[in-house]
Amino acid sequence: MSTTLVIVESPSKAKKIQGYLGSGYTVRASLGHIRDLPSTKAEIPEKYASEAWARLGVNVSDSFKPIYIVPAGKKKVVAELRALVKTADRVLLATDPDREGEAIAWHLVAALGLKSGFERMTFHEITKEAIQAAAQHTRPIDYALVGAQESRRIIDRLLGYGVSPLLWNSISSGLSAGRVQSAALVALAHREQARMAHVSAPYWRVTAQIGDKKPFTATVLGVSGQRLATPKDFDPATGQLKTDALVLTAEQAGQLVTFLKARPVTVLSTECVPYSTKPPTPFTTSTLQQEASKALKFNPKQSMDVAQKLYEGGHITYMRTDSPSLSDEATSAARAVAVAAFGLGAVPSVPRTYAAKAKNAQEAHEAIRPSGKVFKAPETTGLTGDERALYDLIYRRTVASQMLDLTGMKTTLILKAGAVQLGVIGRTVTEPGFTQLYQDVQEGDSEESQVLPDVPQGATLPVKDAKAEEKKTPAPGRFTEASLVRALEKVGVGRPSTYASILSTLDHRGYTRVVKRQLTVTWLGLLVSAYLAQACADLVDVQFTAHMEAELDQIAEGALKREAYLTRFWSEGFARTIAQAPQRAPSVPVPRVPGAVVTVRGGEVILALEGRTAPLPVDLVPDDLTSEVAADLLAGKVPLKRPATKRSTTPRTKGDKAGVTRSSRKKTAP
DNA sequence: CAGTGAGCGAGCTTCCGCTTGACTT
Repeated sequence: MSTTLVIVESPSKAKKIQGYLGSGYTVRASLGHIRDLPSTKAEIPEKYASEAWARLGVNVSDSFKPIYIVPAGKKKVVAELRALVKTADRVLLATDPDREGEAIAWHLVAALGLKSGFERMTFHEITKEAIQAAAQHTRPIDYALVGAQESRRIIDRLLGYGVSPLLWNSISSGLSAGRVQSAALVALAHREQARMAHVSAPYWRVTAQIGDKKPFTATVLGVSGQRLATPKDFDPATGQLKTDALVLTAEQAGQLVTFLKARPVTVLSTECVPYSTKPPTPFTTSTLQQEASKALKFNPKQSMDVAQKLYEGGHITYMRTDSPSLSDEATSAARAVAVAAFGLGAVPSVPRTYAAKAKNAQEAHEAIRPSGKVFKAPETTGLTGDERALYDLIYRRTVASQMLDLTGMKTTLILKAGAVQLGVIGRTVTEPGFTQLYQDVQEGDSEESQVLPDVPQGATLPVKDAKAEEKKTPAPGRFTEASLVRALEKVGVGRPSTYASILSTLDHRGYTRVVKRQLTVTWLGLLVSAYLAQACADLVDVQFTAHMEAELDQIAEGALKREAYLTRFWSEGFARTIAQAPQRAPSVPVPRVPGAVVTVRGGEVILALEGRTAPLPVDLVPDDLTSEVAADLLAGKVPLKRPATKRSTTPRTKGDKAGVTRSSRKKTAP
């Protein structure tokens, strides 16, 4: 009897597909990539060890030929697959339908020594029909797409292994740089610098309670035709007013309050316009991480760990995806849940469809959603704790994505009291739509959702109360782990499978710390960022990845040759940049301490001011380095006792060894 | 004479992306 070996990436998927294909097929998983460039010196095959380029794993002097090895952890699975190939008549390479999956298929061919009798099988949905059809409609491997993946791999290797040593020589041993992590680090550094450079400006906000029966709050917009200043009117770098808006003094604000309390207001104009809000899209990895962060206070790593459990338990579809699209079966299932819960009118007559917005989205998988043709209600799953909470979020989000828009009326009232103009925006809901099931978690905005009375133009309303609050323009907020993921996704940096690990790399290198769920960059992070900005400006350009992706697309289409691209990128580009890079310690100014800089000496981060130096505690947040703290440090005193910042729980990665070098660096002189 | 410790030098670190379990804490 003839057998066909089908190789997919994920074991859970293998199990399911085995059930759909039945006897005659053996379905196994590769567990992701099975070959890679040598990662450490010990992995370099002996025959290349003496080559000048061996450390890179890529022959940069001969058409960028890579050295591929089977890493120790993958030897077992390769051996098992080899054994199965011997007894199979045919091999279907059913790895994911994206660039990486195509490459894995080709690596399988090479590692398993396949000469013929292999085909590429692809599918976007795991249903019996889709799988059986896919097994019938195979195709050859797309070698151009494999070339694009290989180019991506080589670029990341050359950049990472090319630039990291500059950091060892200039700052400290064991540090790292790369296309993705350095883009993330620079984004964090820019935000931290903006925070430190921010000069907040005081301004007054004056509000009045208006109306008898259903009082509402209106805000003073202007006086005698001159607009009152709001945060947007100030230059964040100087705190100076940059427009002709009016900034009240405390006295004027008080006078305004007295003035308002003494007379009624007239309705100058009313505007009532309908508005609507669409439901959120079904979850991708990135949006799941963001919402789980807001609603459940999970960090991205926790979200992925819990989602993995749900996936393995058959409760949800695959959790590493960049596509918000739902299969037909999922769309029907979601609509059925909505109709059962809220009636026939709960869903639009035409089902909603979703497509990825990101340019480099590969859409190899569906959105993250409850599995199956019929969604199990959360209370019938038997799940508890975090798994139940995350499943519930996924369930509601998926069903909500198929429900009606929220619709209502948005009312804008403009009022006046003498020369004082006030304004208020209110909203009423006519059709709650999807919000019956799912509401985005967001803070504040309560005034925006006030219900306003129906008042005609020219009407007079009493003022119940008025008050003035002194406000300060806020500094830009720090990223959370999840909001950094969103920012990276927006510029196409990183992939669903790597978002959580990018954060752990930054943490393990000592570039960031998570403090009260906020992602703060350390002084070491600022130093590395400053060094890269001057030595390797192209690497930290936010557009770098987008440009790379455009070239990779051309390679995949056959319009650009792999070698031509790599030569331009490396031999005529980065190789020169790296050779010319200055190898000396960077230093960054301390905005809160004039004349002071933070720099590195002997691999240790130090503060220097007027010839005196002191080592900086690793957990000191840059924002907290004030003149007082600096004086204490330089006097040899331990500054204010801060609660030990708990290191975020991060996955153990191959690169975990950096923690050792950091703790040795942390040691202070006796 | 054997054991200890300071000091020195050599060797290694490092990327991104695809998957799980096998490890510790």
